[in-house]
Amino acid sequence: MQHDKRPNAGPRRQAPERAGSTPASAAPKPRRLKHSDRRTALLQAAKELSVEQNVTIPSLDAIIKRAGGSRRSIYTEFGGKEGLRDALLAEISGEILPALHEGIDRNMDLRAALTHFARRLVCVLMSEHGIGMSRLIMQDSLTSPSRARTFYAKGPGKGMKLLADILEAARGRGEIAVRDCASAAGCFTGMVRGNLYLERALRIRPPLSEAEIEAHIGAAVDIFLEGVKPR
Amino acid sequence: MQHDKRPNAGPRRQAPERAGSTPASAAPKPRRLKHSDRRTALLQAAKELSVEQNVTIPSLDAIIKRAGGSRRSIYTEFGGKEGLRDALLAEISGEILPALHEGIDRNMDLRAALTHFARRLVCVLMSEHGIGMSRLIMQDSLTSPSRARTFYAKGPGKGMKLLADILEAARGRGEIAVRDCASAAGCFTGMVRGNLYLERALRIRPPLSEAEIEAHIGAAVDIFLEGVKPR
DNA sequence: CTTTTATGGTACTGCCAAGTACCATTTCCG
DNA sequence: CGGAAATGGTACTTGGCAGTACCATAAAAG
Repeated sequence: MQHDKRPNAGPRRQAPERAGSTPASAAPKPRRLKHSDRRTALLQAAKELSVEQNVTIPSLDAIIKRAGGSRRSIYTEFGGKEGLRDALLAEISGEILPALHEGIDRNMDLRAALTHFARRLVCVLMSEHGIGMSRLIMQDSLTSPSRARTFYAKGPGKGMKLLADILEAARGRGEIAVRDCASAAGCFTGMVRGNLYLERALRIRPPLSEAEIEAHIGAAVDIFLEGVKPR
Repeated sequence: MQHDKRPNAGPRRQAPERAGSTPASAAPKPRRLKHSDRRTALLQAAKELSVEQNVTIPSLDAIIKRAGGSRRSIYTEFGGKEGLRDALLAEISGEILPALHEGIDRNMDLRAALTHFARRLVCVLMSEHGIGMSRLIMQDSLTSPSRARTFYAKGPGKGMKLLADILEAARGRGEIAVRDCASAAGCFTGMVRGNLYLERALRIRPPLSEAEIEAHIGAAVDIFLEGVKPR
């Protein structure tokens, strides 16, 4: 063992081929990246590993191998693994959570708004990306409650508030009759998730087809609207 | 380093206090456990660590420290870590999943059956135990899809089937009008989970009070029954 | 009481990953 | 062009954990 037994001695690798002053004719040599580019590359690699490839917690080695650069980059840029995961979650959140609320405002026709909302939710949540993200945040919520809070506020919490506002407006117009719009919003989003999310997360069922999605959200909207109709 | 440098030499610990023939007067000496008792103790320790203390993946050392016994016990009993996790999931499933379906049959009054079902679901799923179990299976589903399948079949899948049967019976009596009872069952369970499960899992909200639970499932049952009523 | 068997305890090995140090090289700036 | 600062690459250290080996002891068998 003991590898080498030279604690702080000279170079371990003596200048690998230094042919003069860097051959400018050798074209495809990947240039060194700038600060911001390196940050982007690292986050991209971490995202691919953790979300798209469903790796629970990617190792720094794996991230570096994919992104290039060195461990030093991670420490100067993010301050360590925890910092990287903070940045990673922020990145993912910022990327896919806004898609939840796109193109919805509280003046739309209620059925149209609910259908639109449901479609967004299903597409985001049931995708590989969405499931990976859920797994990520479920894990992190153990070690870093603040991270979970931030995530919730930016995504699900915001969506719930938006939906509650929509319901509130509809109630103001007399289209629905519910006691608590926030509670009703929770019921609706839950119904949209239904049992499908669990089945997807546990890999019980393959990705949903367009037709399946439309059938499901159509049924959910029908039940909900009929259920909250004034009588 | 190198600790000792005696690969296969004599004893590392020379007979710690052997006072004659074991003093029978020293009372609280924990006796050695039998096979089945050891198994139980190991599973119990693993359960406490993984579910109740929310440790994602307890180490064998941690399990041993809590349960007593030796690493050897785990290998002779479960064949290794994976075997232990198999047994752990089976143990937990067998313990809390039956509570999901207790005291429900398809001849009950529909509202009563739904309310009962919802109450069971909320109590099981929102408890610390339930959340810990969810986390466990979500993790394992990555490395062992078959484990996830087994779990689903014993718990959520069974519940869904039961609920679908109940709805089918009600439809036969003309109490409700839905196209697909299985889909409607998914909608109902989703509505019961609502947004509460996510809030609980991410520790956004403290455990629910009895009143909150009753209010929530009351609202969900009302919306659902009204939504599927024949018209 | 003696022999056999199985269990408890612990040391040890090997592996993997986080974090640190350092050199070589590249880029930036005067 | 020439030096300073930053970056890429790699080795190294440390720590945790799964898995294995082995001894001593407790229970069981004779």
